[in-house]
Amino acid sequence: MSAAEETPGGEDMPWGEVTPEAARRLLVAAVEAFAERGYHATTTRDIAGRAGMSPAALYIHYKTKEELLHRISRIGHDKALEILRAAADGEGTAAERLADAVRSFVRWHAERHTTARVVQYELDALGPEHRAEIVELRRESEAVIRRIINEGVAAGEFAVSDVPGTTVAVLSLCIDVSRWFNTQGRRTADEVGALYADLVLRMAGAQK
Amino acid sequence: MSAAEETPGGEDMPWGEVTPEAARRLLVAAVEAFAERGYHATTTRDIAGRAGMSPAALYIHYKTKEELLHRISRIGHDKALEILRAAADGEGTAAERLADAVRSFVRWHAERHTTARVVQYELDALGPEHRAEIVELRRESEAVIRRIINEGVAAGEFAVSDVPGTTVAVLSLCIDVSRWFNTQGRRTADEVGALYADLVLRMAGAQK
DNA sequence: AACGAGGGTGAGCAAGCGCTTAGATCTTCT
DNA sequence: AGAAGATCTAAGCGCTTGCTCACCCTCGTT
Repeated sequence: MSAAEETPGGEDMPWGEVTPEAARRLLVAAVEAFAERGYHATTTRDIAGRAGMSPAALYIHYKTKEELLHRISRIGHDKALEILRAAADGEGTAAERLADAVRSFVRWHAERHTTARVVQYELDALGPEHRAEIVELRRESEAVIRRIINEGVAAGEFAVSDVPGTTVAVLSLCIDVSRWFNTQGRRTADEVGALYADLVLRMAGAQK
Repeated sequence: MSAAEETPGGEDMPWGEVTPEAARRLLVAAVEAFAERGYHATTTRDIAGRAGMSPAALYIHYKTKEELLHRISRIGHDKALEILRAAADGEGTAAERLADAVRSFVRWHAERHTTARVVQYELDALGPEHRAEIVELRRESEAVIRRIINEGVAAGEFAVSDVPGTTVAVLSLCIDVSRWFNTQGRRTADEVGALYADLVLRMAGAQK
């Protein structure tokens, strides 16, 4: 194990798990480019250029441009699911856990909206088998939220007539944050997270 | 005025305002292609092929591929804004008008989700001046919703602490329907519209 | 019958695309 | 010291892209 595989500044930095440093630089460059222009409008020359490398260097670390997108999408979805599960498996009432899940999920989509935009909106650019893998992760995310809502209804905390429909709406609301949020806007990620947690509790009919 | 400018089957058919029939066929083909694959992944050959024409025919009716996207985006935004205004300027309490606006806005995004997907998610593919024109239309849509919510708060019908934030959330929720809705899903456009109208009233803190 | 105008086509141009290859350079291990 | 392997580059291949151009039809008008 070489020293290059360790992350010097901490172990949960954004793309710390991408191990050769050049591969990480390329991946970060790709995230920026995909978020700005979209996958299809981004050229491999642009990605390599942003990473300060020649176009050919990309193909030492990634087989294709699509593999680069897949890596980004996979890591991003893993992180998003981890965030949801942490909140869902925590302590407290269903209302507290739902608010927690929405707050942290929204905060991630706002703070890391560049990544989230790629992760959430470039799904169709993936090849069929990679796409299927990611779709499965999304189904799991949906299941996490649905479970909390179901538990809240069972406990009499929530008044929801259509649980699957409300689940879709909650996730949809959170995900779309990455589309409109921008860092120099008038709202911080924390503020949006707090507002959305409140709105979602209202949607679930939670009593104050 | 030639007979070709009249719409034989009715006057508010989907793309009735696009006047030479060949231009309309090309535009409809472009909407389908853009919605399926995205603007940048769609080739002019593909559009022309779907319309049953040669690649060169496209350039008789449209200067560039981007102009085609602009026409689609412009007409779509005009329609969306018209729908919102019709509900906002209607009769009834603020709650009734908000529910009406959300119901019809969501129904449009669900029924015409192919168009809506292009209209809502391909904005960045437009050139700077066309983009600015469309962004202005969106600001007007936002103003319509914000006005209803403000009126509801003033009338004591709603309990909303952050009006601009809630406005963004409501619009965001509606727009995102076009991303996940599909026609052979288990929900009809009407059902989603009704569910979302209810959810939005809850977000606004409207009393039953 | 001749005409001009506009919608349509087949062929193709210049540019840019994803990706490959041959070789230079640097690092690591014996 | 020297071989082996990993990393990166310059050059460029084959292909596709958005778009153009010379030409052909099909018209309503004269």
